Amino acid sequence: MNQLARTPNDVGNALRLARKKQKLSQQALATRSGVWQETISKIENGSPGTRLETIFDLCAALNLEMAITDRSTGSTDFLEDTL
Amino acid sequence: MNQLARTPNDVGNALRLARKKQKLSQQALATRSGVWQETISKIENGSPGTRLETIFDLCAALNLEMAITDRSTGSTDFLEDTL
DNA sequence: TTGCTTTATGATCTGCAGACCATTAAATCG
DNA sequence: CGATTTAATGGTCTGCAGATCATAAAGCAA
Repeated sequence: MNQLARTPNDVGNALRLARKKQKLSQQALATRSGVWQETISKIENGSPGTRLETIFDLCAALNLEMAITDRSTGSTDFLEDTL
Repeated sequence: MNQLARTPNDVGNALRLARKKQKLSQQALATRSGVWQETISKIENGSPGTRLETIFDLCAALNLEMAITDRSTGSTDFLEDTL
C-alpha cells in the first residue's frame, strides 16, 4: 500500500483503499479511530477542508503513515534530511 | 527530501525544511502559494487543525507531494494498488 | 548597537469541519 | 425479490482555521 496524494481526493481514495483491504466498514473504522462515520464518508469522497489531525487519526487507526517527498526526485530514502 | 509525518508537527517540519532549502521566506512562500504568512507560521509550528487543502497548496508551491503508505511494510513501490 | 528582514502573536470576523442526531440511498446477500 | 448491512445526505450547533491588519519578537547583518 503506497499511494501518491496531491489532492484531498487522493487522500480519500488511499484511506478507502486501506479500509477495504482491512475489511472494515466506515462504522468500524469510526469506532476505532474516534472519527464519525459521516465524517469518514465525506473524507473518502474528497472533502478538501478536512483537518490534518483527522487524517492522522484515521491513518493511525489504519496503520498508515504519511510521507512528504520531493516531487521531482521521487526519492525513497527516508529520514535523511537534517539541514 | 523525504520526511515521514505522523503528526501535524512532522508536517510542519517537513514544510519548513523544504522552504528553507529553497531559501524562501514565509512571506515569499505566502505569495506564491496563496496562503498567508501568519498561517504558514502556525502550520510550521504544528497547528493540528490545518486543513488538507492548505497543506496541498503549500506542497504544490514547494514542489512537494504526499504519499500514504503502510506503516509496517514501509514499501516504496508507488501506485501499484488497484483493489 | 542600530536597523532591516523574518517570524510569531494577537485581535476580529466569516465560513466551514466535525460532533451528533436522524434518515435516505445504495450495495450486498439469502 | 425483500431484508439487512453499509454508505451518503441533511440539519443544527460549537469551535476553530484562515483571511486580514497590526504589532511584537527574533534573527541577522553592517
